[in-house]
Amino acid sequence: MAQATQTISDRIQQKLDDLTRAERQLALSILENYPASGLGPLSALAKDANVSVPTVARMVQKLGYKGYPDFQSELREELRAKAKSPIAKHDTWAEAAPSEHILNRFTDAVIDNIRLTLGQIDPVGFDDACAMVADQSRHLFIVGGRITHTLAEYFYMHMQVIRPNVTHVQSTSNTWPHYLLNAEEGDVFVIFDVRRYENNTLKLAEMAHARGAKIILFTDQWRSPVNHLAEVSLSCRIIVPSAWDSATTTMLLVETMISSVQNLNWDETKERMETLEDMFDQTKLFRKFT
Amino acid sequence: MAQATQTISDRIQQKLDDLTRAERQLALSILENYPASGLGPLSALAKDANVSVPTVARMVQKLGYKGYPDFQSELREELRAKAKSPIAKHDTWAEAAPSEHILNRFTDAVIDNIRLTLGQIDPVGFDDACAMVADQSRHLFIVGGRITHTLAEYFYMHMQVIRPNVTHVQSTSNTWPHYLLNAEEGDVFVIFDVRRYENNTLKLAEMAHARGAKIILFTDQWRSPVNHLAEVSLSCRIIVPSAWDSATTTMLLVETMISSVQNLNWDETKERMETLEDMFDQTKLFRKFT
DNA sequence: AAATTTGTGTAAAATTTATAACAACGCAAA
DNA sequence: TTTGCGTTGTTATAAATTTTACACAAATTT
Repeated sequence: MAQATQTISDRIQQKLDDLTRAERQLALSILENYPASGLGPLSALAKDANVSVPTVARMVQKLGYKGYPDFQSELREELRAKAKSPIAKHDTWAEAAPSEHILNRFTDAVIDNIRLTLGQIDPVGFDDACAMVADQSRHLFIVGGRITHTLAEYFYMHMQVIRPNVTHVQSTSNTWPHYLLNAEEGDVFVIFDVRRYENNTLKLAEMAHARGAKIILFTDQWRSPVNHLAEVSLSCRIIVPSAWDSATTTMLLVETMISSVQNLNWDETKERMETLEDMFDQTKLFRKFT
Repeated sequence: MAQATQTISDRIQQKLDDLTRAERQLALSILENYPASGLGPLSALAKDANVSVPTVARMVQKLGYKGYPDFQSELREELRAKAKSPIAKHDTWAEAAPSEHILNRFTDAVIDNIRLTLGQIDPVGFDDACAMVADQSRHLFIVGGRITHTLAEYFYMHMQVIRPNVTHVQSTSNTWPHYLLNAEEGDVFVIFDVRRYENNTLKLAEMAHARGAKIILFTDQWRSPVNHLAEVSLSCRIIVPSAWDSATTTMLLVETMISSVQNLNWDETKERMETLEDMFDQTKLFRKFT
């Protein structure tokens, strides 16, 4: 077989399915910061992965090495080869693919989007938005459009667990005016609107604004017209080498907001989350953290 | 703390003049294939440089390390830092916020997730998956679970435009067995399953597999049990500083696949998209984009 | 040229590290 | 519920590695 072309990382990946739970946990820990962690003492590796010392010894033997020192020796050999190879540039994300592969080009673009988006974000505005969303005395409406309704729903799904009084509204639906009847002054609308901006969404925003509700807007770099009505606008760069726009950066901000809001009313949410943890335990696929 | 910006390699070169003959001989040997040789046992290093064992021990102490293990540990730490690509080295993404702000912490974690996910991906498998999804002679089923159904829907929405014969199935729904009646050998199932893995999804996958369908799986780093039935498995790291898991990396891969599939049958899609544009223009749902 | 300092290697001690044997635990099937 | 198998962790043993102590050689100084 082509031993030379296969890295130890590949080998671990390949055998991942044959490993037991603890061994897989260890394997993933090794891959986490490869190859540094594998070059340390066995005991440190075991501690890092939260497994026992013999588990490490057993796994490396399962992978086909005579023992841990043998494993380390091969790891060093690989490092030597990598350092010597003329193309030691790791400026690609998917190292196994050429830099012009769509995986690398797309990821490059997304990272760029993230950097530019985060670079111009106003943390104070963001925190304000989170505080508003976390405020349980305000009813929370979440509004998505034709494309963005998946993001809206993702956000809604989490908010539903974190706090009460949340409503998901699809601006494309013709039932949304009904929801507005319930909106009161001080309520919060989280609105998603990216190009091409939807008339329905704008109308909805105008009416919500007229009723004295606060608007938090997730939009793109060109900014939806809703922008003018919004308390806080979060504009994300969405350009990728594709016929479509990217929602990844927006997703990042959404998830960050979820995390932040979760922390803000942790006391209330704690109980609900613990129930969720119990459900994890029931699957027995994961290890309990002590 | 004052993190030393200089590498150990720099440190050795800097002190090169203060070293004795044997020590210099050793130092140069270390630099010869750095850092691999320094990560092996002390005795091997000594033999390599043709110096005695204590010379090594003495030199590392002269360099300011407590002992050889300490030296190695720093070497590994350096390797860890180096592994993170230059782009990922940002300590603050939102420059206006402190590094411990959730915006920066969360983004850091997501970038790490992306880096590790892409680093382990098999481009050939990915391309195969794209080709299967693009193949219009196969019916395409898209399956999402309780949490992942938003991702599934996002994917579905785009596929619907790109090609015919696409069906969105929610594994949590009790109507999915009906869909399977239409599944034929060679059809393609794109399945989303992240922890905690859903029994419904697994059963669906088993039945689809039994009918001779190909399965493409989006899962997490621990891999859903569906993994064993899948033609191609794409496992994404989902760990973030939050009570929830992150779907951002998965979103990235989904969008990359959309882009790739789009390219593969651009000729057919072009027409469909133009038709869609016309329809939207007529409904005046969107604002004119100037 | 003798003495002293400095550098280097050999050998033994001490510590760390890896492996092997064993016991407990959890899970699955009967 | 019980039985049995596979997995995991604890303890003990063996091996290796690193450190220390010491002696010799070389270079420098007096």
